[in-house]
Amino acid sequence: MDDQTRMLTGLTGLAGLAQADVGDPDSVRKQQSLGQPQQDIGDILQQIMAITDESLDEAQARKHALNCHRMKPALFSVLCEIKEKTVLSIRGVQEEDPPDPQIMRLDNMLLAEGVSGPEKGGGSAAAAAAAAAAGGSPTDSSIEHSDYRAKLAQIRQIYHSELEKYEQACSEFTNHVMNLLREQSRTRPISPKEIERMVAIIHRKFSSIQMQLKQSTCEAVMILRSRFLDARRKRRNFNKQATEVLNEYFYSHLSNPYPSEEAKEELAKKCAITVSQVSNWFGNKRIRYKKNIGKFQEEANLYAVKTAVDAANVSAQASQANSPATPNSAGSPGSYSLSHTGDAYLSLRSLNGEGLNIAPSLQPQVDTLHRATHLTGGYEELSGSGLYTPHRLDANSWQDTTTTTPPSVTSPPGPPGSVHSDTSN
DNA sequence: CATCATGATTGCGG
DNA sequence: CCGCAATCATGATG
Repeated sequence: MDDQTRMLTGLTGLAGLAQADVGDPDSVRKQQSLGQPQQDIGDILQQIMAITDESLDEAQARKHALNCHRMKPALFSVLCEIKEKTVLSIRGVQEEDPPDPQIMRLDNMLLAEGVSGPEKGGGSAAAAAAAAAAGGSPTDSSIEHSDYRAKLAQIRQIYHSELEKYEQACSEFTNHVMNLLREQSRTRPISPKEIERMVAIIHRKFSSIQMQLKQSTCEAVMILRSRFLDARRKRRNFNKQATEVLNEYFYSHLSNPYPSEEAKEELAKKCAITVSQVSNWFGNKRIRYKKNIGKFQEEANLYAVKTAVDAANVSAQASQANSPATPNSAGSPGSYSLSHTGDAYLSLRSLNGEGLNIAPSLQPQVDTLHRATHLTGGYEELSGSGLYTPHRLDANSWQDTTTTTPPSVTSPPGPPGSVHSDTSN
């Protein structure tokens, strides 16, 4: 460090030579032996102090005289040698900096986050990379992504502009220092190694600044991520139509509410949500339905009626056969289903892929149709006789793991035991 | 503001 | 990897 400051202060003027020489007792001795009068250190110091009082011209003249001395080159080389030795010894102490693991970590993260990666090429690419890094699985919540992407782009822009600024400043400063040192090397001994070392020091300084920049960028990205990509924080209820579709599927496949991958994709497309969201929904629905069937009875009836009516209509239309269009002339449920028949029909059709692969979904439909015929006939009968007990209808063993569904205690108000004649039937 | 509804996450077992 | 069960965190509601 001392070396450094000396160099830098030396830059200020012509005193550099004298200063450097004084700093090195060896050189003093040599200079003395060069034929200068026998002077002690005090005298030399006196001279040096006097230099400050000299005019510029005088100083220049002295400098020139020194430069022209015939021994000057030899002297310089000796001094350089000596300095090199000391520089090397100092250098040995603070050796090369290892590839800082911290900065490696930051770099990797920024790269993974799409901040430092390929430039603005395509925001989508970077965002995709970020999403992939975030979820590990291709979970894409496309709705909030635009917001996230915008913020990320903002961060990236700031990061890059700052980085560029630093880099520019760094090279500028390096150039400046190198020029000065080169300039000085004419008047005082500076070995190339010394310059190299100075440059290294400068770069270290700047890279530590860069690390701060990277650090804070990483923090910003983390905050952004936690705020935007943590779906739990940004939970939105699905829209009415989506839950409608999902419920329809669920209750019309109540005997086996496990949609296949294709079915999930279909539902996802229909509901404008992701496949994993569909999976989540069915997972939640199954567990919650099983936990408290009573609570879902009304809903079940509702959708059973709807799908049943739809199924009836479909079958009536598909094979323009017979059966005087299932009478939805019932009470309140009937009227409800009537009002919804239209879109429910549509959704059912597209759900089945325009009725192409009816085969797998035929059975459940028959089930619901079967039930619904009873339903539409006499709705209130259900509560009494327990005709409509969706579970255990056929081989639907999906809900009898260990549950022993908490009996009528939790069921809604009404005739305590009789409302839904639980699992018993 | 308390409470319920609901989508998402986590830990576990197969 | 999938489903289940428990749990979390937020939205909606009164």
